[in-house]
Amino acid sequence: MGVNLKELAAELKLSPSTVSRALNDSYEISEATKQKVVLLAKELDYQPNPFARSLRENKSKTIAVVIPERINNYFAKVVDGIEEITQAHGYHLLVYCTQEDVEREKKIVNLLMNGRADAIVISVSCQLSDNSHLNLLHERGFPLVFFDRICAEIPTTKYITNNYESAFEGTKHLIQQGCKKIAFFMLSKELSITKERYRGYKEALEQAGLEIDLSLNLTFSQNEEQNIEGIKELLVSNNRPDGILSSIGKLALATYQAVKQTNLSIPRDLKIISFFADPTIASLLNPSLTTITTPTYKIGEECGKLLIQKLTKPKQPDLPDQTLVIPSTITIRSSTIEI
Amino acid sequence: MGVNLKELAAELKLSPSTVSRALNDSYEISEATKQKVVLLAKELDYQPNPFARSLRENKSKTIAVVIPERINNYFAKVVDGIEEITQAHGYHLLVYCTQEDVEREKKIVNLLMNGRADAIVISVSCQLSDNSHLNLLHERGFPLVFFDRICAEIPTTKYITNNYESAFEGTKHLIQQGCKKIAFFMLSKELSITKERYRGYKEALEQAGLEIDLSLNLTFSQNEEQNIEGIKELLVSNNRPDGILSSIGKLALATYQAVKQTNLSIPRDLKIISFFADPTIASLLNPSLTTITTPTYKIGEECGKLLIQKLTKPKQPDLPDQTLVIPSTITIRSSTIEI
DNA sequence: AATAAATACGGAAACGATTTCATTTTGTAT
DNA sequence: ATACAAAATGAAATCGTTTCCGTATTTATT
Repeated sequence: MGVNLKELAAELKLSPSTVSRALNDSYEISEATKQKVVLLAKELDYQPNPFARSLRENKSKTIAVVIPERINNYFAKVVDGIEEITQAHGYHLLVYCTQEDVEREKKIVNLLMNGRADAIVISVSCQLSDNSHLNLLHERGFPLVFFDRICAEIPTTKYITNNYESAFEGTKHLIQQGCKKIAFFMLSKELSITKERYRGYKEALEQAGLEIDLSLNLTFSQNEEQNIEGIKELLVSNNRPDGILSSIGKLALATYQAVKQTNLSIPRDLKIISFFADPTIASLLNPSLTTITTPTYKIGEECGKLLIQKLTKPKQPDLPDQTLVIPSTITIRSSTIEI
Repeated sequence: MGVNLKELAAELKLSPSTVSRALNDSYEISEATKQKVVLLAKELDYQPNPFARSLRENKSKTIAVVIPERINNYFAKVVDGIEEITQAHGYHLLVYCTQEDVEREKKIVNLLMNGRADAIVISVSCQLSDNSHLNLLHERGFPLVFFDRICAEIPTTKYITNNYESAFEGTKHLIQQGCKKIAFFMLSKELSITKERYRGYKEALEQAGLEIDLSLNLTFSQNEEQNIEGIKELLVSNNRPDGILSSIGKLALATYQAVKQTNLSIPRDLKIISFFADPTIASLLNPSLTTITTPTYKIGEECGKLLIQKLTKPKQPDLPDQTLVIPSTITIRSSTIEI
């Protein structure tokens, strides 16, 4: 397509090595030739071949981001944050979506073993049970950063929110609003966030002297229709909860849909609080939804900063085994407040 | 990191050329050696270096996707569709978000001139006025596909929805519901979709013998607060519309927020229909929102299929100058129906 | 049986950059 | 003017593939 280094050198009657050094602003090259080289490079719109460079330098200037869902403001914002930071340093983002499918996640991670990316930022699929693929990657020294849905066993850096405290406070809020039978909605028991949020939920109930009714702890699937149906059944059963802590935003939406099919009313018959990414939507729902919102853009930025640090500085140590917490905020809206 | 071709060859006491051919299933290699090679390659987990391959073959197995917003189900679904198709053929996706910033778009497109990707799929920023960067790319023979927000002047393949008809039908629906003063909300007059949708809106009004009041044709910005404020002002003014066709989903949400700050009621005082990506949200809004919804996943799939065709088959012609239309569907909900 | 053709493989160039090492040129001190 | 250091440039190796070209061995043809 464009001109390459050899052609540029020929045009200038210089050797490729000199031209390369001139463009990389090497001290070995005189100012005079540097100027000449840079000028002609601009004029001919010289663009270094990224693959030649990657091959030689053994780095790709690319970061892989693996998320479970793209149609989800939570993850979209994280990626925005990562891009904001890394793009400024000349990095490119390969974005992969697993669609919550662990087989797909494995395939993608294996694909990344070959060095196509310099690092991976990942939030694992909710189906994840064995993490050997990620372990292997990490053991090979591949920079790996987790966010939100992490693998606790893999000793690297993880960014999460204060899941336990948020769930605890959220549950406490429901209790304060008079709820006695509080349900917990989740996607998968295996997920790191589920475990922590469930712990917060449980301890808040215990502290208030409320019993934990396991039949109110429901695991849902990827099938929206089925989830709505399941929630509806719960709501018309004898064992109807009067409060819900939803650990995933879309389960709150499913609840709203289910409630529409009953003659129950939020917050009169049922109060609900949910982990939720989009404040605009939360405030426009009817009734507006009380939410626990994570600063996801910030999480993305932090992931980006960490990786830039690791990848651009010479001789950096491995990413430390640490779990960094970025707290969420609870916004009380109408779905938990009696009118 | 892993083992390379030369080491693999040494282990097998074969030349690198033979091993390469064996792995690529060349007819020149005997079945016996092929098997031996493949076996050891599996055993040692040989992964070909993608950059060496890209350098040699002059293709990257990578497609760049450029979208204006990531926190937007419309674009997220398109990318999902593209990924679904292209991943199955071994392609990777570099996803860039311009944040509706044309300068950023230019930088990204220029970055892609160096061959890092084999093709670009793009929906342009709403700020776009001059498209020289995209033109240059196309003139250099770079495969370029537009979707949704296109550059009509650039002779390549574009995927859009039936913007004119949808807007026409949507406006007609408002008229049928008794609206006399119908506003048109848009992000930018320059956008291809705006022009078409506006044409549909205008002709529907003309056909009904309604006057076009330019003070009801409003252009909004990226600033949410400001948009809500602007809409609120319109709604409390003497010139209040009784119907709105919103050409962008988030302007419908802004309208809902603005209405909450007035004592107007949808659909009693104001009916609204909007181009909108997410049916779940539309049905959960209060009142539920009448929408024009584009099959965006399908658009993504079509983009993917076209590019796979172009990139994987030998000796393919340039992408034809054609505009392919995938029709939207109107779903009537409560925001346009008097109770 | 001699020659042609097919089969199976190896050697080396090529892709386009960076970098080590070698060499020439310039500058400075004696 | 000479010697020696410093500055500026060039030649060639290198990264890991693929592929063109060449060659030895086997198989087919007359």
